Amino acid sequence: MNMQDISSGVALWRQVADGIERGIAEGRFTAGEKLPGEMEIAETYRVNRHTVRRALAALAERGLVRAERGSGTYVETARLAYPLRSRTRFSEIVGAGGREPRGQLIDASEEPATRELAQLLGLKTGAPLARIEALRLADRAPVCISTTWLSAERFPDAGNVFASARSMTKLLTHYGVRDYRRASTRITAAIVDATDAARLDLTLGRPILVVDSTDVDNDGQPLVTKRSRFAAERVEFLVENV
Amino acid sequence: MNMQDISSGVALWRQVADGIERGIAEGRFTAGEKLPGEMEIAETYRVNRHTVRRALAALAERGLVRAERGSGTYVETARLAYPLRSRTRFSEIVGAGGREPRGQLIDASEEPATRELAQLLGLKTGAPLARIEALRLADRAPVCISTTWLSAERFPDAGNVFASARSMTKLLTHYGVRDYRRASTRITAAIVDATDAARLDLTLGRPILVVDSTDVDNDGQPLVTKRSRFAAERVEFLVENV
DNA sequence: GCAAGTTGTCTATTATCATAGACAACTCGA
DNA sequence: TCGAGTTGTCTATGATAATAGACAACTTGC
Repeated sequence: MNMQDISSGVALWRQVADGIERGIAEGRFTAGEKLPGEMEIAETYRVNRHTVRRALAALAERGLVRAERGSGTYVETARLAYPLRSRTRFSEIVGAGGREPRGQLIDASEEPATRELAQLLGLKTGAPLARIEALRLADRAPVCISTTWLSAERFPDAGNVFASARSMTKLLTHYGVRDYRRASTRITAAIVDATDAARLDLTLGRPILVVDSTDVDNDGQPLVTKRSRFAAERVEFLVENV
Repeated sequence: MNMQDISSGVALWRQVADGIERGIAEGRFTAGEKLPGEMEIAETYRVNRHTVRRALAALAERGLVRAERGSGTYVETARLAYPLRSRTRFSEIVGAGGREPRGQLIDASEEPATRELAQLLGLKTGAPLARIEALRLADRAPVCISTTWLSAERFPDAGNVFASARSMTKLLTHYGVRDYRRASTRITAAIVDATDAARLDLTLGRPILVVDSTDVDNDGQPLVTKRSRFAAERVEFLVENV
């Protein structure tokens, strides 16, 4: 095979879409802002206008931009402002931003508590834990993946309950937990791994925010502990002094 | 446009090539080792054999693998063993590995010395510096990009000299520097940025090794200072105790 | 109202991607 | 020497990507 003419293997429209998305992620285009016209984008990337339309269609499909006929194409997504306080509820935070929160079960299983998890949950090492892996979205945009651990004895069949409730708050309500609060939150950053990248619709190498948190009931009894991985470009944490 | 049928925008052969390359980078296939047959790879990725051949051709073009008719396809590249010692010459190190060193000027310009650069080079802040951006390859594989700064007064027209010499050693010889040695080396790691990724033929998000180094002449006088970004998967540094 | 500029939709053409099958050319071990 | 297994090359076909042009539908500002 003559390799002179080999291409990059990445479709042009995808390169354009990635470029625009990076522009949004890096803040060159902000929420509500009008993108350059299709013709102008086409000139910038030196591609046909139809190729640009394909790129924009892909972005619109994911809810990142919205086209208005006769007017222009606008950046749809603001970074989700995510306040960190003692009463932190994903669904409430997303809803407050006028967006529709969604939860989606990826996987549920049982596993014995490691020493670390046991300590966080106030259980003994080796105690049976339910492990729930869930994807959380705002409108159609994946925001974070969380791995949640909770006592399998106190919350039997938690995986199936979450699968139908699609919300950690509702799951806890199902077991009679009327209220709970955030006891601890720890934030770090990392590079997304391949699995999470696919689920969060991120390209490899993008940064993620890793949040380890534990929720307790009103008596201070640990209920659940989580490790959440947020698409850094779609969220900003607001630390509020309580 | 119906977005039901939108593809990933990344060609199948590219996905296969990336997969195999990752296998090499992560050590699942080591240098000299025979890859699975084209049919077997095709089954693994569930694609046509011709698609696999396209992927292998792309890898062969970059010198990562070598096909032997009737026998198999073999991993060609070992990681470049890069010893760090006081006499560190890219061309010598690559040549010692039986590979052909190449240098390629990307950009040359002049800029005033920042405080930091001035200190490294023993100059005053604001002194005119030549800034040379170069790509270095072993055979056809890009190994590193270095940004080199040196005094524009002591080395006038350094950019053009490098462009024809294609080697920092030859450039220095041109100005009468008979010998030089590495005075300091500092190594860190990072994620490749978009510009370097394209030049190093890396996918975004891959790790790079960042090496800041300063070379001095036999009198200990600083000559050049560099920041080199190595494709982490193509090189391994060997620190030698002197 | 109108003109300029925008997105939406249609047809058409060419190049590339991916699959499929067949067979040649070659290597290697039994 | 032979046969199994490998890569190399050819033809062929359908799907997808990308370009090109034209015009409709719509928004905005003058």
